[in-house]
Amino acid sequence: MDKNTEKVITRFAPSPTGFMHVGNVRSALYAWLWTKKNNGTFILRIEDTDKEREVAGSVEHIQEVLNWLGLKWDEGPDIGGPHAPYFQSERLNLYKQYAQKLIEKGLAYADSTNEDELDKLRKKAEEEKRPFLFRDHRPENPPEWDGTQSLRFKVPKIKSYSWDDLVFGKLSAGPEMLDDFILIKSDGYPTYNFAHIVDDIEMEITLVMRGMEYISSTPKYLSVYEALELNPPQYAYLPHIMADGGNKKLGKRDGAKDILEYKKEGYLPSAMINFLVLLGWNPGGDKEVFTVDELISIFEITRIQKSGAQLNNTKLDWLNKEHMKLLSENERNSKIIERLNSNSISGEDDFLLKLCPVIFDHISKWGDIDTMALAGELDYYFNQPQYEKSLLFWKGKEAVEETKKHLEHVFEVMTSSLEDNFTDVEKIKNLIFDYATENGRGEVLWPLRVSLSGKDKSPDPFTLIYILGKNETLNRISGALKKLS
RNA sequence: GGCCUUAUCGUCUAACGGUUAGGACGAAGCCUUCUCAAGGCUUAAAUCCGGGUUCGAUUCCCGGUAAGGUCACCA
Repeated sequence: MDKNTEKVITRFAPSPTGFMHVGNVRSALYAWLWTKKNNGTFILRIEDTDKEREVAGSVEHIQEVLNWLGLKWDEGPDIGGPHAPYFQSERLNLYKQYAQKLIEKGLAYADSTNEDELDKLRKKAEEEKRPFLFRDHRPENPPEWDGTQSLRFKVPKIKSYSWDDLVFGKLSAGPEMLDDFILIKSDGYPTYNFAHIVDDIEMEITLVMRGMEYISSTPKYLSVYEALELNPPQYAYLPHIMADGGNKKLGKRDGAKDILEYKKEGYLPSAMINFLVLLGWNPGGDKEVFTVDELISIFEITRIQKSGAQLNNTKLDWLNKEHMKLLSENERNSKIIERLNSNSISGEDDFLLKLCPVIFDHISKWGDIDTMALAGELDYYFNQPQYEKSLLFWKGKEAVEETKKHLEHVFEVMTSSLEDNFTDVEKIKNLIFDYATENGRGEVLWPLRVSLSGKDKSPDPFTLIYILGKNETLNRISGALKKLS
């Protein structure tokens, strides 16, 4: 079939190691975007051929990550599909069939070299400063493969390979990367090198997107396709993502965060996607904030970057705030209230709703509410603030009588001219602002604000009065006056 | 060490041979302002080095340098 008109089928093929970092997810995202754009099929396949590294619960973990971000798969372990099963451990017969084909062609042989012998050979090669290649040690009369030994590929032709990559263009690797690698391990499971080829063929994958660390081993794969007399899929290799402030490929050891950590910290999935897609790709132009739908329509593989990108958490925070601004007021409020509740902060609905916009202004992700709560920065909304008398004085000047006079004035005005259930911030401002301007805004507004919040930093007094309500405001002003007398 | 890949402000990046090298995050400053946050404006900040090719290279070629990857019965 013509490569340009055939249906796009891509896959995300993680191994169940219990960890999904930014790099993994970005690969999935790029493949998903491309597939969606082309109305193709996105397959989730679990590469569980290494039972030693397998971590219980990681399949659920992988699915949770994908679901959180909205990267829906069209075929996969939970929903099945025409290419089932989607666990490699359930496809062992398939690998055996393909292995059999290679054996019949004389391109695979049994190998029972044990680990110690291999180590010895490797060490010797290292001493002689040359790469270790098993093909230099091919046994002359290998036994028939009975499934208890490992099965090795017999490289038919030692040569250089070059191929076209959708991101890097022409790529090549030398013959020293070609070796008699293991197809099937002695435990009966295939290696990644073999299993992914069989699966990509059987699942009719048209495009493989994966990290660029696979460049070096691509000649191995190409030689297997050749041996099988089949065409490889298209490749799009992706540059690495480096840790914030570092320049090493992101890995668990470098403190790479699991994606679910971002979920816990309260980042928006749309922001996460926006952030990840921009890490190594851009549409040209100045726009940087995109919805997922926009990304699906403008995503182009040709604009993927060749060089690696460093993670930048500050930019993620900014982007997240931009996406938060895209939310409706109702969505924001319910998210904030939900987060307050999870911090054991609750109150009357009306009260919390008045508080929400103020909190919104001060956070760039929902998790910032945890930080604020933990630091006690929200306490004064719910309880009488505790503070030193000296904090009431504007710029530290101990003007007791003046300060008292101003607070008494505000108290007076509010008592006489503000109805109990006012709903308008402007109204409060009108009552106080002119007086403050005449008598020095700092001299009036500062002590007023401190009497309400007990803090040197807080939202403006008008907003505080609005949130606290008339009674509580008067209450707190009296408290301040008591300190001053 | 062999092989492979990459290289524009601190960071993410734009500029498919001709631009005062553009934008964003961050930083600094100013405005607004009682403080914080938000907002507005402004500034500083980059083509790794050396050779070619060309009337002209960020851009093409070669060589250095630096960084990264890879050389498993891991993926």
